[in-house]
Order: sequence, then structure tokens, then C-alpha cells
Amino acid sequence: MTDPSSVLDRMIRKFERRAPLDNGDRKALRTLPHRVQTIEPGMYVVRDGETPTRSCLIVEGFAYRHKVTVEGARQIVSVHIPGDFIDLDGALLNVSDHNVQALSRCEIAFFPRAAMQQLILDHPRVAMAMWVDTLIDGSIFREWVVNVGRRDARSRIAHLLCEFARRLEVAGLAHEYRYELPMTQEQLADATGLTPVHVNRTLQTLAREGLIERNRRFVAIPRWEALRKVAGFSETYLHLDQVKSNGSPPTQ
Amino acid sequence: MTDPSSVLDRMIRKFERRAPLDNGDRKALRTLPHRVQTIEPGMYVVRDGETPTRSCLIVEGFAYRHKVTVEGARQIVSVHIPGDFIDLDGALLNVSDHNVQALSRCEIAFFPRAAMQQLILDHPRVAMAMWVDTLIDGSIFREWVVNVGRRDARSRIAHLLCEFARRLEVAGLAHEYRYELPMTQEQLADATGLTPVHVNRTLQTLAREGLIERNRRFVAIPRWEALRKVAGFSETYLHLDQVKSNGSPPTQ
DNA sequence: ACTTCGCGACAACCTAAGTTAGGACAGACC
DNA sequence: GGTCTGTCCTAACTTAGGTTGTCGCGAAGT
Repeated sequence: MTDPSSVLDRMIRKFERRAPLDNGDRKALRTLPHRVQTIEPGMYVVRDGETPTRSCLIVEGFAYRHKVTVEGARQIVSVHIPGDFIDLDGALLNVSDHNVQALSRCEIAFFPRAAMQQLILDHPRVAMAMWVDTLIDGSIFREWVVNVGRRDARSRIAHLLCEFARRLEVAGLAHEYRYELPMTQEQLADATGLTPVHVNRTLQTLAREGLIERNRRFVAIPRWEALRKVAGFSETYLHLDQVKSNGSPPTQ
Repeated sequence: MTDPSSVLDRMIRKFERRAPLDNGDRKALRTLPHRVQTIEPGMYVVRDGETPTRSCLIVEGFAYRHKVTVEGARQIVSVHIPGDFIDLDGALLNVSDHNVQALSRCEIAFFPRAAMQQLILDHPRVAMAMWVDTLIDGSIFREWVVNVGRRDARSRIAHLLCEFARRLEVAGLAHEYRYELPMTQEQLADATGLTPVHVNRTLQTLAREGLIERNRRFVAIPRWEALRKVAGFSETYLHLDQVKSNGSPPTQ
């Protein structure tokens, strides 16, 4: 199912849209030492406070980053989908400042820290392409600060659902604003800074108004423009022009 | 007051702690084309939606990044101090996703986008050092998501004040947890996702309890450990070991 | 000396969201 | 078939923080 070479090839294709790579760059990426591993839902990939030894890329499945306050409250700070290079931090920072946990069953490719650093030093075009990933991550974090800081529950949840719709669409995992979202309401609460009870109330209101449809872990947005407006969602911050992996066939 | 060469030299010293630079790297940094400009308080340095043409570094003064929701609510997503490379986004992303505005009167060094990109491609060690700045920014954004999402007003404000104390101390601008913070209560509100009224209430409570002292724009934290505890502040996320500019004399 | 303006202080009232505590149901496991 | 366990749903009640509006003061301008 996960042809190991295709993982790197997809990455090469994505990076190629950012900076023209030469044969050496492509070869370096293709021969980058790595190990693909299956991670069960709920398992930790990175732990807060650890000394990182590797970077990783999600091949299949969903994962999220979160932090826990001293009082024990959990805040999810990002959700990652297949193709996302998570934990580039692990290549250059000396200590992890957050946890990374699998949301669904994942296939994750791990790259040793030393190999990443070597790659960066030897192949500046590749480094530049990866750095763009870090910058886009930062942009999404900023939008999350806004979401949690200045939007009410209704807009907050709507915004999250809009973000997922667009990111998954670009990754070829959503079609016509329908997608699978393997998150419980408690996790949605931790991502939006709300309580599970209030997430429930709000989801139901949105559903009653026909702004979203859901059963189990599937979400559909029947009236995109309406939900977009409720969310105050504008996709600039996703920098999608620099994200498209060019790897999945267009909806047909 | 701002010897232009010292700006770059300080940057070189900071980067040198992250990756060993060679003479070529140092020379490239020293000859990096740039223009230092004075920006009055409240003036915009970058505007949301613009096509960026340059990157910038704060030489002197404070600046902040913010976004405005469709409803007109403002959220400050980061505050920057002298020595901070802001808007590395401007070197690699194709559109600005937020505003950057001067908080106090600033001296800002601007670097053209093309020159930055050339520097990155020609000097991978320098790129790596700058990339670390982007990663640390990201880490701070994550902590802000937690702050705004999962802490109450009291801890939120305490946390912000703790963060400033440590960052300014490392930059040589705070001593024994005393520093100047050129922010109005309204701006503090926009940074914490609260209302100015509630910021006022909360600051007064903290002051009444002897956890902070303030007059005008000066803040002092007489009992660091106590405030740290109220905030639930742990400085890991600042990655201070990779931040120290090595440029300012230690407190003596 | 008077006015304007930006900020901070303070009070009264209101509401969005949190808290607590159940119950219903589906899958997994014995 | 029964028992967990996790997730969703619901209701009643509470509260942290928002809203609105007024006042005071110091700095800057005329």
C-alpha cells in the first residue's frame, strides 16, 4: 500500500514547485535514509521535553500536536494530514516543546536528525523548500491564535471545518467539501479552546441550520459560502499556492 | 546611535552560535544589501494581503504582528523586540497573511527579497541559522495558542509578562525582572484575547497581590517564582539556548 | 490657561460558555 | 448474553469575562 519510493517521490514533486531542484537534489532526497513505521491511534510520536533525534513526515493518516498546561488542560495546536512534514523542529531545535500524537492509524516516515542536517547543508534548494513548510505552519498557528482568541464558538468551529475542507481538498482527500475527520468532539474542543459540551451544542446548531452535515466521522459542507461567511474564513493564510503536492489526480 | 555595521555583526554573532560560519558566510552577511529606516509608533511595516518585497530585522524598538477578523476584532499574534528577525515570511512566501506594526519608535533594517533568497541558496549555514528563528517563532505561536485557548485571564496575562521578562532579559533589555513594555492595556487585551476592561481588572488584582508592580510603561516582577506559578510559565518553548545573541554584556 | 486626546480606573449589568451530572447507544471483549 | 468503555447527547445551573458608559488625569497643542 505504501510504496516507500512513492513517499519520497511525492515529496520531491511538492518541493519542485517551490525551487527548481537539480539531479543532485533529487538524488539526495531519494536516498535520504528513513524508516516508515505504523503508529496506532493515540500513540505518541514526539513527547514534550524530549531531545529530538529525528524528523518525520505523515505518509498516511492524521496526527496532531498538543501541549498540556500545568493545570492539566490540553490544547491541540495543529492537526496534520498525509503529506505534512511534521516536526521539522526535530531537525534543528534542541528540545521538543510539544507532543505529537497519532489521531488515526498512521504511516509515518522518520528521518534521522543528522541526515536532515546534512541534507540541509548540502542541498540549499531542498532546505529552502522545507523551510517554506515551516513558514506555512507558522502562518496556520497565527490563524489559530486569532481563532481561539477572537472568534466565538460558532465561528471557531466553522473556521476549523473550513480549514480542514480546503487542506484536505488540496491533498486529494476531500471532494466537494466532504471529508472524513477522525476527531472526537473532545478533540475538537481541545483544538478550539472550548468544552466538549459546548462543541456538541454548537455542532448541532450548525447542523440544524443546514450549514454542516455529519454522521460518525464524516463531515460535509453543503453550503460552502454560507459556512465560510459564518467562519470568517479566508484561505490566504494556508498559502495553498505553495502547498499543492501536484501528486493526486484532480476530481473528475 | 545605530551603527549600521553593528546590526549585521550582532546578527552574525547570534547565528554563529547555531552553525559554524566560514569567512564566506560572514562576508555574505556583512555585505547583505539593506536599508535601516526609522518607523514611527503605529506605522505599518507589512500589510496583510500584500506581495512581500523584503524581509526585516528590528534593530531598535518594539513591533507586533496582528490580524483582524471580518467582524473587526484585532488579535495580536506576536510581539517582537530588538534583534528579532521578523517577516522571514517575506523572503519565501508569496503573500503576507498578517500585518506588522511598530509598537514604539523603531529602527528597522530591510533586506530585499531577492538578496535574501540568493543568500539562502549560496550560504546554507546562514539559511539554517535563520530557519531556526522561524522554528522558534513557531514554537512561541504554539504557546500563544495554548495561552489564549486554555488559560484564564489571570494566568494569561501573567504568562505574557513572564515571557517578556525572559525574552527581554536575554536581549539585555530587562534586569532582575524589570523592563519597559510599551503596550497599552488595549494592546495587552488584543494579545491575550481579552477586553481592555478585563485586562485592567486583572492587572490591578495582580498588583494588589504584589505579584507585579507597574507604573506607566514599566513592569517589575518582584516575586518571580510566584508569578511564574500563577502563569504556569515554563521557558522551554522559548528555546533560549538558541536565541542568546551573545551581544549584550551580562548584568553585573 | 484652556482644550483635546489617549489611557487608565471603576461600576452595573449581561451573556456566552463552563460545570456537573445524567442517560443512550455502539463496539469490543469475555 | 452480559459487561466494559468510549463517545455522543441533554438539561439545569453557575461564572468568568464581556458590554456599556462615566469619570479623572496627565501630556501635548494652541
